[in-house]
Amino acid sequence: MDIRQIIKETINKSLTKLSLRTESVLLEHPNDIDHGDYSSNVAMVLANDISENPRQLAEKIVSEIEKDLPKEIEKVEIAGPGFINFYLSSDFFLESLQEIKKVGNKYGQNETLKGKKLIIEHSQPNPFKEFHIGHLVNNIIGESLSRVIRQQGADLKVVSYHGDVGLHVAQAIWAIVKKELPSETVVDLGKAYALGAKAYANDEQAKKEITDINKKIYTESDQEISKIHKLGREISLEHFEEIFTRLGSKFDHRFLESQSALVGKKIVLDNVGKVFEESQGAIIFPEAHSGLHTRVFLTSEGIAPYEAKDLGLIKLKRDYFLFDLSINIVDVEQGEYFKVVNCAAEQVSPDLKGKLLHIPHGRLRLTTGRMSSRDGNILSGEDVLNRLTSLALERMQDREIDNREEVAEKVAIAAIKYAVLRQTAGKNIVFDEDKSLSFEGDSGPYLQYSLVRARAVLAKAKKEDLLAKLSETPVSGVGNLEREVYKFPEIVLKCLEDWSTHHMVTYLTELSSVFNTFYANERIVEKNDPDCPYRVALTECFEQVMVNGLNILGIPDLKEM
RNA sequence: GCCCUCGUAGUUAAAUGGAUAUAACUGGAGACUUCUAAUCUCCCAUUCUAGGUUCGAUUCCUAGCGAGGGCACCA
Repeated sequence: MDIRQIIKETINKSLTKLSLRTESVLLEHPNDIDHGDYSSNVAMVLANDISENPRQLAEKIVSEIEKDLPKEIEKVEIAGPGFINFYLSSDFFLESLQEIKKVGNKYGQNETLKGKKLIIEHSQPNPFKEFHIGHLVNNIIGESLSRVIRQQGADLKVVSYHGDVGLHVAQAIWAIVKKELPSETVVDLGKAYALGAKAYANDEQAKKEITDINKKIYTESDQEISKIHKLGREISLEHFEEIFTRLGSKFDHRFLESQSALVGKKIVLDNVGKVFEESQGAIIFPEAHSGLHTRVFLTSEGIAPYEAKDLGLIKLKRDYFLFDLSINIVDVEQGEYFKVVNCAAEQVSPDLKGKLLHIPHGRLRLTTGRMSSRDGNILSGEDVLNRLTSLALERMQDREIDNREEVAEKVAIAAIKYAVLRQTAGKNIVFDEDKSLSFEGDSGPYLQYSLVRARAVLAKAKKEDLLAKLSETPVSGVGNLEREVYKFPEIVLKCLEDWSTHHMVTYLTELSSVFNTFYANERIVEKNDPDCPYRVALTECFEQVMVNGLNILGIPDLKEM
């Protein structure tokens, strides 16, 4: 049984004997490991209710607990203002290590979401535009969250969404047609878009022509334009696929705006007078219907803007997979926008209530200033990856490594993923290129390096024929590493509760640090030491937890370094 | 103007209302004939301001200050 459950029941049993009870027993890991493995504040909470001294009440509770101590608990102590601290027994630690060895890759999995259908959308780069660093952030967060959701037994579909129609496409095509620019590669398309966007902003004539092209794209009424459109889309999507592969992302399905636009337009038209209203030639979702702000769902030109497309997308998703929950990873700048769209969607289909979840991610800001696709100061996702990779290569110069290119790439991906995932999802990320390139301290490469170290030890043990064994607690006693590894399944749950995997980053960093101290203080592989087989087994458990944890973060595993 | 986020060492981050606020980077002092030091050990340093709720507040409430974002045919 789960250790948290055991402790909670132990507390509840002693409360019952004292004719006390509380709705929920709170358990936490004390910050200071000297304060035990778990700590409860029940005495302090209840003391207040029955106006008794918290420490005295704690003593009563503890004396009841001590009459029937489960084998998993070594001792119970009272500390500070009335905390009850639980120290786990060596029996428990031994069993928890055996459990890790037994369950292996499945350690940390649970059934919290069993039988639930979830769909998650992330990574929304638009054809004809660059895959920029914001898409990178979105992908990293979405991918990691997908993996956590899978760990909880959900039936999950992962999908992407791409703006293959819209003004930006018209701007690019305008430049290709009018300025006779090439359109063979993603770089060509990016240049065409930049030129078209500039012309749209500064040149009235060009603006008219672009608006005209935009209509032709939607109606597919011009063969030449449709041809450029389809070809450009193909080039872009293939290119995105390469980046996703590089990042370790796979999708079950891809949605396009050209599909959602038609569906969305119909939904809007079908609901005029009910959900939507006509106003100045456009169709709007008025402020009064949401309490938020008015938004245009169909332009006076009859074109479906983002609002209608997103409405259509929700229907497409539901037709594709009848979800219990639809999760959308979006830029924090669109947070307010999506509140309005969700509200409209729920008014169109009331059964969607509570089934649409938008998780905003922070904006990645360069220390040099704001990033935009319209001015020159863009940093593409590939630029970042390539620069990180070449720096990793530099750092590896003095080492003897096979396939160094491949390792450098994995180290680079670990560095950026760690930087993005380390903070609470939703907070802006300050991206200092130099620091992210430094690989110092808390970082993805630090995690990878710790794992590589553990494997080097295990390889040596194997070579010397020293087999792992977990039959009894070592004479030297239980250390901090045992007190850390068993927490992994709790962390997985916590990530789901908060829809954020930064807890895993914090945990793996702490775990690695504890392992590195263990590594520095103890000689793990030592022939004549009776504890050696145990330490080898413990190292194997560390390896297993790191592998499972890095997998959740989507940080690549280095088999050798 | 209205609405939404956010404000933690010099810097970047962590902390279901709990104990002496946790790490990393920077700065200072140490540790490699060893399972390769991308490591480890020690030191210095932090909750925007003013009230309130609470046994207890970085966390909740109110006001202020500061940063970012959103608010009709762009995405």
